[in-house]
Amino acid sequence: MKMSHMFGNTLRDAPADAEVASHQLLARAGLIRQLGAGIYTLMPMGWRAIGKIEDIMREEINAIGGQEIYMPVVHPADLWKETGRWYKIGGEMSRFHDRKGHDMVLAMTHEEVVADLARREIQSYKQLPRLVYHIQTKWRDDARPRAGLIRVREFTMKDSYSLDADEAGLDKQYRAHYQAYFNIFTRCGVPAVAVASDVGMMGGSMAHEYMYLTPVGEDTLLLCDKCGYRANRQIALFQKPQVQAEDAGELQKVETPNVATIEDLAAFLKVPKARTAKAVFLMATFSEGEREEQKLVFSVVRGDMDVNETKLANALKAKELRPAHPEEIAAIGAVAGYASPVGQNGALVVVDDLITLSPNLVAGANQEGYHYTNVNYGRDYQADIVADIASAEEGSACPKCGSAMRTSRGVEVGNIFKLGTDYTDALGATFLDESGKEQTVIMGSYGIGSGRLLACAAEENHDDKGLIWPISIAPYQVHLLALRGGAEQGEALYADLQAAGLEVLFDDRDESPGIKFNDADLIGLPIRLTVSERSMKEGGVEFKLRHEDEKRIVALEDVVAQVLAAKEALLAEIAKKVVTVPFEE
RNA sequence: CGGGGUGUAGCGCAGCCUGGCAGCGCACCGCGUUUGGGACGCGGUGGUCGGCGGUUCGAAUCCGCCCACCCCGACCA
Repeated sequence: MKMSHMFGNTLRDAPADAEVASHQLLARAGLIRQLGAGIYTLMPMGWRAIGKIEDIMREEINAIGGQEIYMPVVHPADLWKETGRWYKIGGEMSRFHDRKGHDMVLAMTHEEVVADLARREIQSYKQLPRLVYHIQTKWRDDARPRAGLIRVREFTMKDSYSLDADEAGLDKQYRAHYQAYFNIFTRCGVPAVAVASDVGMMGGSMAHEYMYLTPVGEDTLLLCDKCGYRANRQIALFQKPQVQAEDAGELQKVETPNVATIEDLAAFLKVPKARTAKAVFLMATFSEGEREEQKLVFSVVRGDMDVNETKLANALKAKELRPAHPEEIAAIGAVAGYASPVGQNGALVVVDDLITLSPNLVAGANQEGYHYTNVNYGRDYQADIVADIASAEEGSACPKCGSAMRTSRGVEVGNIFKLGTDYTDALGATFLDESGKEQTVIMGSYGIGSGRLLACAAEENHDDKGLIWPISIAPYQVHLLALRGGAEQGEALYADLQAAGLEVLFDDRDESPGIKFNDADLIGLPIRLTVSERSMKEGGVEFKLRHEDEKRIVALEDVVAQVLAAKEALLAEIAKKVVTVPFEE
């Protein structure tokens, strides 16, 4: 590609609303342009890089038996009603009517379509296992898109779906993806770790998220450096602190004026926060088919901990949780700031399991300005549900080995789910096994967003001057600059390099050297060649790798061979990093 | 959805408080000089000042409503 012909420009200044490096650099280098919140155009070089990423995904998924198909982006809503997700999923899914008035949805994922295909196509165990995938547009009307391509509303995703006759088959395909995904991220220059995760709206029995660890990430992870335990905070387990057994004291009401927070309360009564109970009111939405029901939830954790809403929602099997409004709290007669589990009715009471072991806590008295001391679970109140609903945090004890965990931020670059028969049961996707018995097809689903992966690759591979593409996903492999007196050799070299099968961006513009060098650094192609009167006098063409400082002169007749060798060496370096990762649940 | 912020040329910004010709830098076009790390001179092009309404002789500027975008949170992959 000649830069004099390329659509789009580099920018000297990043758009003011771009804050993270990948967003700024992808915009400045001319790879992406924003159309709306979470909606981006991929410009020629951005689209090429995406193409490279998607080709890597194809290679890896084909290698584990995947067959590429293409499923529609518009679905009849009936399918989603059959699995129930039409009712379960909120505003994130966009719905509309076709001209006949039928409910339609914009695809946010494709489990329904695959399960539908399975019920139509699969009749016999002889047709299993199968693995299908596609690379296609998803629309998720996210409440808060952010950080350029990291979190968007429209994006392309590689999603694969495994179909199996039994659990063992699912496990095999799941593990195949587990490794294939590491291969993909490594080959794209993005280091990732797999963590146990919440199954969320997908449902199913097991899930891993692949996280690229970076401060710009929005997920919080808990990591144990000692034994390797890793989990998204949403579900991270931890060993609750040991509690000394005590005889239950007498329940007493004490005056505590103007202490509505745990901090104030602990300070006022001079007790550690761990000796208090924290009440958090949330409004839960439950859905059953088309019916929806809201219930106020009174959740209780120890004062030194926070309620984990994901754990709580899972314990409740609730569709949605949100903080309760003051009037909703008042409606059951609770007093905010002094709310008490004692004598509570009208709300669903969910208590963290640690609370049941912790004697003589301080809790609200449900009266403005008063608390109870010596509150004991069992004696003074009962819960509707006792479960682990507390959030792990920096320093929490690892659930496996007990050592202190640390937290890190991360971006989810991929996820894998064991879905089981949630979808195939709902749609009646069955087959006959060897004994002629009807069985339900078992599914798994596996996704990677290509644009987010591109952004993470940019986030990981850049310096203060610009991007530094891994050659595997670089829009072009070679950036050829023709400076003064080098136009003729440049043209010839451009032709020769391309004839040798290399992907070349040729800066043939009538610009000053400074602009060309700076643009080359900004765009960040791995191999840079500069040809000019000066380089010719020095014996040929200047050769430089983007990630190294060293420059050298290569004789004109050796350039193609040297570039080919450099390309192979760079590819080999990446290939060397692709290693087998032990499977961890 | 809650909190905060920003909308003025393709990009970055000033002007707004105190109403009176819509500006600056970069980019872009022409001519000339330059040419290995974001050159210089001269001359140009480009604007419903986010939108609608109001106040006023007069609104980018004051008032009201709306919209869009960004950040934090809620939420989500």
